Amino acid sequence: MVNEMDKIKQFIASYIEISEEELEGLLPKFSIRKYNKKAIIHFYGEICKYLYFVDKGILRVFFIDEHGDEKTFHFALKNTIATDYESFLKQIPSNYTIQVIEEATLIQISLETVQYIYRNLRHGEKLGRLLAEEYIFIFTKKTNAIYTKTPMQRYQSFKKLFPDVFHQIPQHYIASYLHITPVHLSRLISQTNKSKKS
Amino acid sequence: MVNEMDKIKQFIASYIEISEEELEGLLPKFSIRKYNKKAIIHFYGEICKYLYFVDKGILRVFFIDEHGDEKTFHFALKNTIATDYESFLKQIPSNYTIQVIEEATLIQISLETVQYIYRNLRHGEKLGRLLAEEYIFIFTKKTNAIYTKTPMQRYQSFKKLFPDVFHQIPQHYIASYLHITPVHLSRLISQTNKSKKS
DNA sequence: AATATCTCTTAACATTTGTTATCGAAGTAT
DNA sequence: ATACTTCGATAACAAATGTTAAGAGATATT
Repeated sequence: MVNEMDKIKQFIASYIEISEEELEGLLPKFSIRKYNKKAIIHFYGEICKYLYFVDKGILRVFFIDEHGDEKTFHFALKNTIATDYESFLKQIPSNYTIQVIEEATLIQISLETVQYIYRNLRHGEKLGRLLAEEYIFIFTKKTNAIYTKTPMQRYQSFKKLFPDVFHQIPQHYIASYLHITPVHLSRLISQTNKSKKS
Repeated sequence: MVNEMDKIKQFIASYIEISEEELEGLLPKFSIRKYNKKAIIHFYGEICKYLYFVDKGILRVFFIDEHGDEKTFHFALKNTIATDYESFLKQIPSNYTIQVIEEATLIQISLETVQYIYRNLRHGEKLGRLLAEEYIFIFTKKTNAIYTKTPMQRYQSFKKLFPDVFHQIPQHYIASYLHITPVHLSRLISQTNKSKKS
């Protein structure tokens, strides 16, 4: 317990100045939960109740398209946050589902707590702004990659960006993240391996 | 002049409470500029100096891929803001170029002014947070569309979303925005027209 | 242990999308 | 006005990606 709280303390302190008193008021509002592999922590159709800070493990955010296929939108790794921002902030039903891929320890942060942060921390609004901005940077890069890169290039960058993750995640999740079919991803991988040998 | 300032006043007031005194301190910091069609207001490689509020006209944000082709990343319409968020906020060189497509009146906001907003407006940080969050909503939808939709579906939604804009913008800009070639967009359009007649 | 289910690979084939080239129309500059 | 670009439509062809199906391993379930 202490351990997880230390980590989120550090996480917050890396964005804003925060006093011990402020932390004392805030930390008890966080709840820590452990989830097993494959657990679904948020269902589409429901309002996204929490902002999740990933202390340990990997989450997958996906949605279901009109053919019923799951499309992975995002992988949330250690020390990052995951949520359906719009559903969570506006309290509207979400189109996304969030699932645990690797046994995870999460810190759940409710909207009330987020609002508490905005109202009661000296730099609460700033924390919200900085986190939102960082999210923008990540997603701009991601969108940009889809525009600029071929599937092969996207596959290569994914491998570089998430070297260890690559072997922990079912391959077809990665395929949908890269916006290609599992069959085609398999083809790209075998192409890569062939050219390595020659 | 007064007119444009009124509009940005309303724009800000739609996000946060702001007093007359605060506005009096802030508005003089904004500068208004008119640009002709095709004017380039920010070059890639340079630091993005301003956050632009579009009072009138249309902007196009694009980048140049490895083959030298321009890829349109975003169209900024009336009453929205445009910038390379990361370049502007971190003061690092930008990969994007911003061009005027339809004769535009812009309010230029420097980073100093943004920082002035954060430091001196009672709800300055909140304004920054809300704008960043809105940006996230827009871009999440956009990214989502690229994942879920076929080029034909994306073309159809684009037409619905920007009905008037559609005929004002050169078609090949739209093609790169939709992530297809101009030739293919032309094909999709003619397919649509054929099926309408039958 | 046996069975069922899921995952990845591979192949053959279908479809979509990209590429190149040509033409005419419209816009821009001289 | 005249020439020069740019733009969009179209066609023929090429390449990339999707689809379907079959089989082999792995994993989970009974």
